[in-house]
Amino acid sequence: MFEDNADRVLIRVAVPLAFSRQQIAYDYICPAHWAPTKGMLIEVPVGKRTMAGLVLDLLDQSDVAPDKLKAAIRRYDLPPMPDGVLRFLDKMTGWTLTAYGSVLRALLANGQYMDSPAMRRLVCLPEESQSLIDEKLSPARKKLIQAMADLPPMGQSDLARETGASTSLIKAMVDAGQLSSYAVPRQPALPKTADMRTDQLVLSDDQHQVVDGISQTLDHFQVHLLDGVTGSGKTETYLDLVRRTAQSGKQVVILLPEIALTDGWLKRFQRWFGQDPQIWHSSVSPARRHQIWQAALSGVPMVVVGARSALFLPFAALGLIVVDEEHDASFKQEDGLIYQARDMAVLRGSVENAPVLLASATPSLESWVNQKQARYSHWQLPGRYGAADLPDIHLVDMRRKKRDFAPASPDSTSPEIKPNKWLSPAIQEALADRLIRGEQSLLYLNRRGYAPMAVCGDCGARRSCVQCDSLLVTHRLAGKMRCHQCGHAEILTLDCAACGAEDSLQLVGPGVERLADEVALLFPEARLGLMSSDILASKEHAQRLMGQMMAGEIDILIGTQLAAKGHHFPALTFVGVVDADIGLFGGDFRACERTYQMLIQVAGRAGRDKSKLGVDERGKPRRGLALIQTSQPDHPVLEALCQGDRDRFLALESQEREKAAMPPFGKMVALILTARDSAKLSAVCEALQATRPHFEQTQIYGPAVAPIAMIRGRHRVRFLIISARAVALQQIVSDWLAQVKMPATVHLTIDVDPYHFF
DNA sequence: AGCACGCCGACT
DNA sequence: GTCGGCGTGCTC
Repeated sequence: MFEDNADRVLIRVAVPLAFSRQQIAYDYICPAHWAPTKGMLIEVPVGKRTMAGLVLDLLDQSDVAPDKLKAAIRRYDLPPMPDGVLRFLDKMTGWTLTAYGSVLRALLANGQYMDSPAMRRLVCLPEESQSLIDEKLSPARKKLIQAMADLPPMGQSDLARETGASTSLIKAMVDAGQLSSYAVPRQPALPKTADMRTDQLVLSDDQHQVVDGISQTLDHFQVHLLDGVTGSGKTETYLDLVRRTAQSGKQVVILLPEIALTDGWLKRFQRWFGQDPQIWHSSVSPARRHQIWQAALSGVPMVVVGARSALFLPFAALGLIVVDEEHDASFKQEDGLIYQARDMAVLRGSVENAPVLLASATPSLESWVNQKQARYSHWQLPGRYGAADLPDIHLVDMRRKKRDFAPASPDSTSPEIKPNKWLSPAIQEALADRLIRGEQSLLYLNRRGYAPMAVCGDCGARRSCVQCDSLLVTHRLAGKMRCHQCGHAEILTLDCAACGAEDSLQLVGPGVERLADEVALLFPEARLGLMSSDILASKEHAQRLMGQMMAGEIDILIGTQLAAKGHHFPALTFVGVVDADIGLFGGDFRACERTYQMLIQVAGRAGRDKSKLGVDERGKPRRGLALIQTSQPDHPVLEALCQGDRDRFLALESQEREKAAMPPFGKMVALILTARDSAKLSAVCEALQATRPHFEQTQIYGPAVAPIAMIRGRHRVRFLIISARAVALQQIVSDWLAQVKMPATVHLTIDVDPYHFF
């Protein structure tokens, strides 16, 4: 067909478009002298646009009609994507059941880093400038040459500003050879890992033992769980392994939860190694990211630290992956590409044959079970603070105490808020005690805003979102009522939208804002800090609050979440968990685990610093205190926590999961279908029902109307598929879906190993 | 995902 | 009469 075009070849190219789970590539023709190979990056036309594509194959012939075949536009001057990256692409696509093009898009970063990094031309004096002075030159030119004698090379416009010469004169002199110019990258070069300082990092014997053990296996894939409380030196331990790997000429990537990539972490790296790592982050300049991306693909030895997205860098010589705070739920990406970065890190390690290090003080149940079943090796760093140094943890039984408080029924919204409402006398007493002693307290309540519900006292209608089925949360500080589902916000009003009654809405239940009001009423003299994910949108805010906490400028910190992991609050001696029931008994099987992680992270923070706190009246070292308000004081999880017995908790909880065949003992896939048109949605559900597969050890639940049945004006329905661990669940699901054709108006999201169940 | 084509309501 | 709403289909 192309016999008269012997210099052209057919190639199959994957394009970063997310439109199909099936078709992953298009065919193109390209000049033979490009010598296309698998993995080569080229630019291709797709419809009206052009984009970066990935050569998957060389073809002898194509099924596509010849007149439809388009020519590739150009090849990028880059090394081909390494095999490890291609395998990662395949495996991740298969695991997450997302379109190949979606994962490819993450990997190609919209093609924005493919061309050569922008260069800057610097102007300087030529070697023979001395002899030029004697030549016949205009006064302006001689003046410029003299002025440049004391100046470093610089860009044309900078030079013009410094010397008063015009840019046209400079340009003319460069053209005439009277000045030299050369190109430099716009960013300073990446530091060479070979120059990492090695003398600063001094390890303890325990740390040495772990480093020695793990470094036996640094040349192949193996997952290591590095387990140790805050302060046990986990970071230093893995950093030493990072250094060894980097200095051997390999690349290293360290994944951290966004919130943990603080100045503190970077300063530690800088202190030990005398240089900075490559930071991969949305706030890093595009020019620098460009440089890092290309260096990764070129196999330049480097240490990259970043959030989830750093996992998609095209490393050609990956030697080690570290996931710090591996239990952190923020590694689960929920929007756009849905994946669990910790699991994908393990996947990437396996296809690159590189070791993976998971570090945490509160390991995820998944990692814990993998370690128990010897899939992961387990390294424990004894803490400077043993179990005996954990705070005293006590439960406050809210059932008996209930009558001491106002009932949890609708209450007045008038400005006077009755104190003694959400906080038990025990917590109040503890707070008062810390205030007297000048120590700090933390109150934890995982509910943003002022009140989670607004009910009309006249007609009983609850204020809910116009485009979702969820309740509007009152945010008094912002003067808004917000839908936490879709972000829809209305001006705060107490008039009922349903019956029109004025000032009739009653606010039910506490959020952190309301809790802060109560604390302010109880302790008007206390300095309060409010740490809520919606108030603290920016990392800077969170860090400022942490700074105030460290400096002792806050007496009582009230928060929905624990920002700034790894901070030591020397004067923090009391933690109150306002409602442990919220986390424990939802429909979410991971809720217990999150409660345990939060409590241990918080507990590890209370009364840690013995030097400052000294001893109590009886000469005993003062211990921190944690009080947990619950209506389920017999719950084994809470019992295990009270005993400060982390391992027993993990054992109990994994038994529970195994009994219930829940992850990590079972596999789970959620299908979420949404559509504006409910009839179309039902039609798809019926088609899915009709083709529903039947396999051993596999159950399909649904279609259920999702608990929040409508979001942003779209109807939602969900299927949940649960199977035993050994079942090839992804295969079953993709075979099933292949039988049902989706109308364009029905949107399907597949969440493998879902974390959210609303 | 974009982008165009195409078929029905309110307007310069 | 048209402008423009978004449902539908296509991209080598």
